[in-house]
Amino acid sequence: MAGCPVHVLRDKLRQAQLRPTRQRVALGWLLFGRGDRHLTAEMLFEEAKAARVPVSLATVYNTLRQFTGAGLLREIAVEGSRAFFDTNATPHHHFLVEESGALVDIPDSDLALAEIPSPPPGCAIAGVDIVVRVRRLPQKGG
Amino acid sequence: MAGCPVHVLRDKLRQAQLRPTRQRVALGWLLFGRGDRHLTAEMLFEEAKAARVPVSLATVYNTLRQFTGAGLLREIAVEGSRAFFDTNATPHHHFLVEESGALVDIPDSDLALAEIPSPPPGCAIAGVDIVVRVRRLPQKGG
DNA sequence: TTACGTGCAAATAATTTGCAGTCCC
DNA sequence: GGGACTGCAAATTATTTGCACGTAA
Repeated sequence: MAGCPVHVLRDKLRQAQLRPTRQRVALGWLLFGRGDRHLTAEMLFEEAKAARVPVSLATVYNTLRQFTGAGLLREIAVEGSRAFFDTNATPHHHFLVEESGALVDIPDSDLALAEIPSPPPGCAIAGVDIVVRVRRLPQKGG
Repeated sequence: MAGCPVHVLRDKLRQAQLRPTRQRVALGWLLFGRGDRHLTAEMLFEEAKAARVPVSLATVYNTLRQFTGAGLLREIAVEGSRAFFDTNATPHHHFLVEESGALVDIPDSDLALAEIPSPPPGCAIAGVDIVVRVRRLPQKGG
């Protein structure tokens, strides 16, 4: 956790034009203090409760949306109704483990498009999202 | 519509182990009678109403899920909470027009991965979903 | 001080489910 | 005729919003 002291977090929020309130700092610490993560609102809320951070689910939702708007997080669309947020906001792609619904980053070097498609007329490409669905192989030997 | 007469639809449903009921045939006709389409449950429900097909929204949802389970449709995850269904169930990818939320097929020849990433340990690749987000260019000359 | 942020619970939106009646085989 | 299918409305799940109070600047 030494890599993300509170004052760095506060600066980060400041630069994003977000007041570094107790709740935002606490949620930011949970989000950014442990490397790249993929979380739903519910998951973050549970972590906050486990960490004895007093915060409401509504504030978790609001905070995630504010962080996303500020470019601190990236929202990822996957099958299912829940929204995932990625603490790595830079462009990259994901594995989706079908059984568990877990997301795993794909190292950028492992993936590239051979050919960029021509966009429909009157449109420009804004970004590319790739999800590689993977399935657990049956374990041998139990 | 000549390309999808009702008896072909009935056979299709039969092969999928689904009874060709009035509602399923009618919804299948709307879905498959007009080429490749990308629809939400709500959109299909509206089309059914416009076509004077007596069907409830719940049945539209159930039918879409049954068709998807049978491999007749493919569910597509995009940003936002609504589920899209693609009448082209074969593997292919999509443009997502950000302003309208519309989906457009990408010709398969226009897109290829230069390198398939190694799956996480204990996993096998089940499929790849690519969404190319595009933005409307400002129109000139009004 | 003062506007922004937060908590709570009710409101929404999308989707699913239970049950009684209908229809295909 | 029997079991699968449908319709309706209520239930669920995920998320947003309104309002009164708290708090950072």
